[in-house]
Amino acid sequence: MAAPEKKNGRERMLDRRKKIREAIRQAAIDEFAQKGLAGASTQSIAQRAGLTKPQLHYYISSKEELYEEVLVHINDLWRDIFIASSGDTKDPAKVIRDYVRNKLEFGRRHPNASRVFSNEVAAGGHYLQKHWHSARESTQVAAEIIQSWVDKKLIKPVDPWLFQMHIWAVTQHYADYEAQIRFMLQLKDGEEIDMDHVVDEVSTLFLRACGLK
Amino acid sequence: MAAPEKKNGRERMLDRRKKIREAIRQAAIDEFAQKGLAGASTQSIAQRAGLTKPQLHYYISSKEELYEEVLVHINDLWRDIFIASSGDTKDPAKVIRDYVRNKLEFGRRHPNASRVFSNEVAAGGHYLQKHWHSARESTQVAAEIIQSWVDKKLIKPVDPWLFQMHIWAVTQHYADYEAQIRFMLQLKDGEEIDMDHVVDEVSTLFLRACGLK
DNA sequence: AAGCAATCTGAGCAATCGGTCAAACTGTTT
DNA sequence: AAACAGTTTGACCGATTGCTCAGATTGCTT
Repeated sequence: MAAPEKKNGRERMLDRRKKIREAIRQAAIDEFAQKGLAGASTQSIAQRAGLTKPQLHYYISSKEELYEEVLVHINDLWRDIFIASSGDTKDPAKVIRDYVRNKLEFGRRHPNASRVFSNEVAAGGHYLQKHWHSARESTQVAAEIIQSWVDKKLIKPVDPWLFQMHIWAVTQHYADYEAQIRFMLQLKDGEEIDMDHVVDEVSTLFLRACGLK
Repeated sequence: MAAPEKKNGRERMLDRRKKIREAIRQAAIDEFAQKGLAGASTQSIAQRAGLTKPQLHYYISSKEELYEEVLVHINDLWRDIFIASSGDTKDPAKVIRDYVRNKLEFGRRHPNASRVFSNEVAAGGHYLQKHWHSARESTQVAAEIIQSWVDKKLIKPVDPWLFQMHIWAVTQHYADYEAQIRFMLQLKDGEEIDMDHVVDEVSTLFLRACGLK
């Protein structure tokens, strides 16, 4: 007996707490994505998470801190799909294609998180500055890789920083401006965006831009 | 006598009213750019415009209507660029280069307007839908021009809609995400972005992408 | 069953929200 | 000087904001 799958009280409590915190984070992401930091209300966040307002304030210390926590969480999610994360860097075309696909997929999977992050950056990124050093590292590595491709004449010369940013800009666009895309492509209400086509077109854009296609 | 430069009372009054309305619009753009529609307060807009809150409400009927008016105004500003860009369409490279430069310059000149517009589009563009038909026309024309270039084999084949949108995405990025750009390029506080270099790099990106460079 | 910490709740805080209103005040026309 | 439309003002509305707190309730441990 004494089955180990039978959790004791303390464990169950911590489990529950974790779930609630996760629900709060998700609710906050949705709310912040729609209303921004200033426009978001704790009332509404609580409601989305299935809590009362005082209950929410039992778990968080303030709206701003919740916002910051959310940003850090999103930042963590992102780190995994930076250019530098791809293993083999010998084949530029593969690296670029993979990065484009991963980033587009991420945007599709986490549209609200994507939007919160963008809005924060657009607003000046003041709440992120403490954590940007990690992002800096990733982009530094990526820039060095790109520069090495240029040096080895594997690709046409490009500004490694701007090149990265341009990929970021285009892929991010698909995550954040669905309304514009649907409008441009004249999609009906039920219709879905043909992401395979988009991945193709965006990959081709950047591959041609450095002479790989 | 009766010098015509001496305005009568009615004219002076209308002049004054116009100036105030303009101040309100500018104040609203700044506020909406920083806080979004939900986060913006009429109190704060009034302050920025040098007015009291009831005074502001004497000139506008509601926050939402002011927001809509601002969007229409920005939309109008934009149309001028589109029109100004399209001169001779015989030379794809020139058209693309000019458009990129104009769009980047516009973003530099009207960063807050640019941001308000982006935020609205990102939020779903509900307040813009009534006016999007005009934008649709512009993009339709542009798509036809691009397609004709492809047909005449002046450029490599591209999706004319996505190609437009990619240019929009990258140029818009420079307007809306200055914080990220400054961070990526490691600019000090006083330092300015080298826009000539950016124009070069972005133009090259899209020229190569359609085989023009 | 008693004890205890973790959690939840309704009531309520001062501050701000968008917006209104009557009354006072302007400058211009008669 | 009287009349007037156009404008400004302070006081104020009900609703909502972020947030607090004392006390009730819960679930686990002893």
